[in-house]
Amino acid sequence: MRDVADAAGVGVMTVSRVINGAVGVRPSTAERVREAITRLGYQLNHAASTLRRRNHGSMVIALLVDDIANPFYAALAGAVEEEARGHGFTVLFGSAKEDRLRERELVAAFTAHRVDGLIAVPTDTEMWRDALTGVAVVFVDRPANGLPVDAVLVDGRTAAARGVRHLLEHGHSRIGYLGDLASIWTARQRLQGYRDAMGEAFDPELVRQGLRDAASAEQAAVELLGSARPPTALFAANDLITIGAVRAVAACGEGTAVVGFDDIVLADRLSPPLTVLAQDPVEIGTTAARLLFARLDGDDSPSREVLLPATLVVRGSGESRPG
Amino acid sequence: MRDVADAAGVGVMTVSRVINGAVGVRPSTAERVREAITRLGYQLNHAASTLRRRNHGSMVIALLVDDIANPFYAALAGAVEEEARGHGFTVLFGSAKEDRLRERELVAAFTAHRVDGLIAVPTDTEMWRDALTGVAVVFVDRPANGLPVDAVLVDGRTAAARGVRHLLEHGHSRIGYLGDLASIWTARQRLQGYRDAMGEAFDPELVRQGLRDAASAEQAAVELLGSARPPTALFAANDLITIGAVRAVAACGEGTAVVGFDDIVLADRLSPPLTVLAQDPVEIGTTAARLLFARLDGDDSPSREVLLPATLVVRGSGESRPG
DNA sequence: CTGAAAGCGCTAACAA
DNA sequence: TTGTTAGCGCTTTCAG
Repeated sequence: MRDVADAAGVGVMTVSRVINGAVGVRPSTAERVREAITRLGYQLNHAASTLRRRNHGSMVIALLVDDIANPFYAALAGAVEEEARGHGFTVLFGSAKEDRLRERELVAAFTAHRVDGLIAVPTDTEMWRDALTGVAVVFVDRPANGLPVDAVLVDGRTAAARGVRHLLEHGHSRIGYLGDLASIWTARQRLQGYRDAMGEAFDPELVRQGLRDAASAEQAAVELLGSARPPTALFAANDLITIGAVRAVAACGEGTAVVGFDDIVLADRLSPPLTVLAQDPVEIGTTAARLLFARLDGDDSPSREVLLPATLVVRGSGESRPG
Repeated sequence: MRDVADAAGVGVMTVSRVINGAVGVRPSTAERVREAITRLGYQLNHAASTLRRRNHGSMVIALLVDDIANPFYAALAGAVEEEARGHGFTVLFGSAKEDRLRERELVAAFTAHRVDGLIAVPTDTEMWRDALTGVAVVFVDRPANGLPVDAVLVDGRTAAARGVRHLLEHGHSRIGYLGDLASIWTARQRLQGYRDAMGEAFDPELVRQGLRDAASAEQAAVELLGSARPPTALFAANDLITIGAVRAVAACGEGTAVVGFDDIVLADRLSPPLTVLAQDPVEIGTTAARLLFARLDGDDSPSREVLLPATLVVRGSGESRPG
């Protein structure tokens, strides 16, 4: 910056002003400075400007998801990036992979980098109590749990109940449930929805939890379908589990009805086409980012909770009758 | 930091040493400092330490892809993150969306943040000539084009030719080609592979390019299938295009063979199961990150180009005969 | 083993 | 409209 100032025959302050959208700099001077900048290939040092700035704002937000490789979170990340871009922010990301230590490390790294905001799928809500100083936080997919934090949630309980009822209405009474770890809030919500809908017919024998990927879901489904009194329908509580369930049904449960949570690419081209409860990751991400930037723009109203729906998309796999 | 030092009754320098993996600090002193750190909830300011450090290393790398929402890039991002984590680095990301201006802005933002390294799917190779100072760069999916930069590529030409030959071997001679923008290197490579395999039988009437999403690909495929002399097989040059092709074939091209570039989730459960040329995004990402960190660790050998294969996965849609 | 002083590149506050 | 001075929070250097 010193070099640029010398080259343009001005003081560093003038250069700084030009870089930061010059107000009160004579156009001719500004032009000279800009010329020197390009000629010398000068690049602002963001770390230094952040350091001295009043609010220490880094113009960076962080996105903490369970796993960026999951298409659901990837779509969410795309939406967040788009919103951030509109505000001139850059985005850091990290995948906690449902590992509390890893989550802690990522949050520590993000705060060390002095991100202005944080959009997170929290695992360890307790930990967050300490992380809430000086940074705006919006939770996604898990509730604030008493913390003064905005949250964007999907009504998985209602949606799951809706999906299970859909199966009941098509004559099924033995409906298997395939779910993720019970430690995950969304997983508990969806299981609760399943119980709501099953009512008296609820049978713990038909419930399999702790399924973290398609392979383990497939195995659990195969076991369920191979049992003495197999279910005539399966409810799969997320996208990965749905993939496993579809494979299992194809392998050894011909005719078994399936309803999955989360939409899947080409779900309409499977046979039978897959009936799902579709969440909208783009809407979730956009909403979360908007809440975050509202906070960064000074909104200090009490923390809000936005509840988004998941919609039943009827395609075929959930409408076959038992037998 | 001052506060921590006072609280522990030591100088700031000692605190700094403790934070940076204390060498030469008495254990008892270190313990006292650590206690003060947790008690005061102190968090290192990364911007400040970066500023004063010898190499100005920020311990951040950036990942610039076409679109993070695309599962292919999402998987790649996951692999890059994993590798970065092993080295204690955090990852910034951005999607250029095949927009040169946007790419330029993102690179400017990344360099302003003084990232130590950059993994990028470059659009505007020229622009990169200027961006190469002080930051290690690895290209993915597009060649270095004379620039002194490592690149991780997939041999799309050979793979595409292999896929098209597969169709030829199953009796097809009129094979439609559905591709992305001709401005994209991988798209040109794949088209070239198609031409290689078609040889004399190449017919420009059967080629559709510039397809940027599943919808436009579907439309192009429908047109092709509805023409006077429709193709009996389609070669779809990426995942999004394959999705469109599958839809079009289902809608109005029953029996048309399909080979797609890129694997798709549950491709094996489509009817017919989808034959594809599968790239491995995780391997691509891991390889790129390893190259980058090798550079950051001081490797200054001449720039390398790693060529990865795409493998033909035979499942059914590419083996139906014309009829 | 520990601390004091200097200064990284920039912007806030003021002075000219 | 422009320049000068101070100092952001940390690490380097060097002295104890």
